[in-house]
Amino acid sequence: MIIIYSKFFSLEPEKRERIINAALKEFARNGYEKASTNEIVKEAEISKGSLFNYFNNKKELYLFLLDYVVEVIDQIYAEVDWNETDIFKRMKAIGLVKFKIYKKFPEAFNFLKAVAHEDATEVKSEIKEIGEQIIASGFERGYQNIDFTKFRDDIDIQKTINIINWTILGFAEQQRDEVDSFEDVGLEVFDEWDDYFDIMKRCFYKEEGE
Amino acid sequence: MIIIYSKFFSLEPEKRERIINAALKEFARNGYEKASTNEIVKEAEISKGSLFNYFNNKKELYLFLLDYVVEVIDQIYAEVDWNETDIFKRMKAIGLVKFKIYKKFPEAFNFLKAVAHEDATEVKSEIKEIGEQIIASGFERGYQNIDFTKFRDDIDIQKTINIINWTILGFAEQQRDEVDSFEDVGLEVFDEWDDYFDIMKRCFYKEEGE
DNA sequence: ATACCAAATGACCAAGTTGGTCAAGATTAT
DNA sequence: ATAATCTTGACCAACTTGGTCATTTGGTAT
Repeated sequence: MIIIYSKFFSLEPEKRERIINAALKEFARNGYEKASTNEIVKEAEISKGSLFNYFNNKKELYLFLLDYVVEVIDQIYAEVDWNETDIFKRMKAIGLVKFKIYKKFPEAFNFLKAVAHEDATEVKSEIKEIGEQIIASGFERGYQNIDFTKFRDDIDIQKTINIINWTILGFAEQQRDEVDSFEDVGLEVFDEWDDYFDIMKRCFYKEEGE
Repeated sequence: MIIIYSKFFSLEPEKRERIINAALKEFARNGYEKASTNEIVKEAEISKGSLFNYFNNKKELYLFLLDYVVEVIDQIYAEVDWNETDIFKRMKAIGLVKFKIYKKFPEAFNFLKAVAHEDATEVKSEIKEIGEQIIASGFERGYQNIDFTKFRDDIDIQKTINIINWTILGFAEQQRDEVDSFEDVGLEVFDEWDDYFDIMKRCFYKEEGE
């Protein structure tokens, strides 16, 4: 990929990321067809000519972004300790990783969500090979090694996991606004996560857990 | 309102709702500015001339929809029994009401969500007077008369309520796809709700509740 | 200073879409 | 048959679209 887009990758990283984020944002918000290259260059603060110098056309830019985002996410996800057996510790690790990605590419996940719903004929066939599994691999990515025996016996585990997921999702969305408001937000954001995990651990685990 | 839009309200109800739903959909998906009146008339299967006969211009149509949707939702919400003190029974009642609205105007809530994020200068000032409270009044609409003493003493009630809300929200979204797939779906959809409510009741309430 | 070159620019293009109009045709009521 | 009302879609000027390319820019080597 780097070889193909050598012109683009020899840019200063700051400029490169400005372009990536501008394009991700526009495609995420408007879908492939309605996304405007004019808007992208305006947001990225580069000229129209430059964009079409780095990428031959809109389609190429779009498919590059898809490849790139999947690669970046894969790469950072590899850092998670998949041997941790406690679901809440695992979830917190995943949350941290997602936060890292979000800080660098705020629209990456929205872009992927939009890709999953995309139906522009010009890119639909190319998208398919990526597969919905990878796209949806936010939280669903394997519960391998999770110790489910910690859960109470009188509740459905799959449904309980759904509750946990929806809670994380909902809380993350609520926090996003706050994160966006402040310039440089550190990991203190995660303190409140523990409150929610504590509640759920206390309620969903057998008494005297771990 | 009915007086102002008399031309529109003297249409056959079926046609009227077709237009409303087409417009809600287009505005919900694209926001005020990018929404296309051409798309609306195509989806509603009426002519361009008719639309601009019922409404003088795009802005008038948009503001009408906002008024109308708020009114419809208010009206149906009035049916809820606000004396019920059990939070899960209350939530189920609200869920039923929302389901009713959804069946008639599938894009109504998405439209309101889009309105809340709208920032087109042409309509922004007119929106403000509606106020975000009304817009966000999905589940947040008052926990009056709810008996919070049923909850365990060792968990934060506000956060627990958030968990309940996010669960309902997440489950509703998951179900929406299924609902859309079948032509006429009855209330059997709500059976699975009880499973989730049972889990949460068992976990969040004091033991031996009611 | 000069010559050179890659990178960046934005005016420009044809093609298409926009919100909105209105004369002409279709329907209904009298 | 006449009048009154609805509905239609071709049409409009204004604007946006993805993409091009002659020109300018800024840096480097001489």
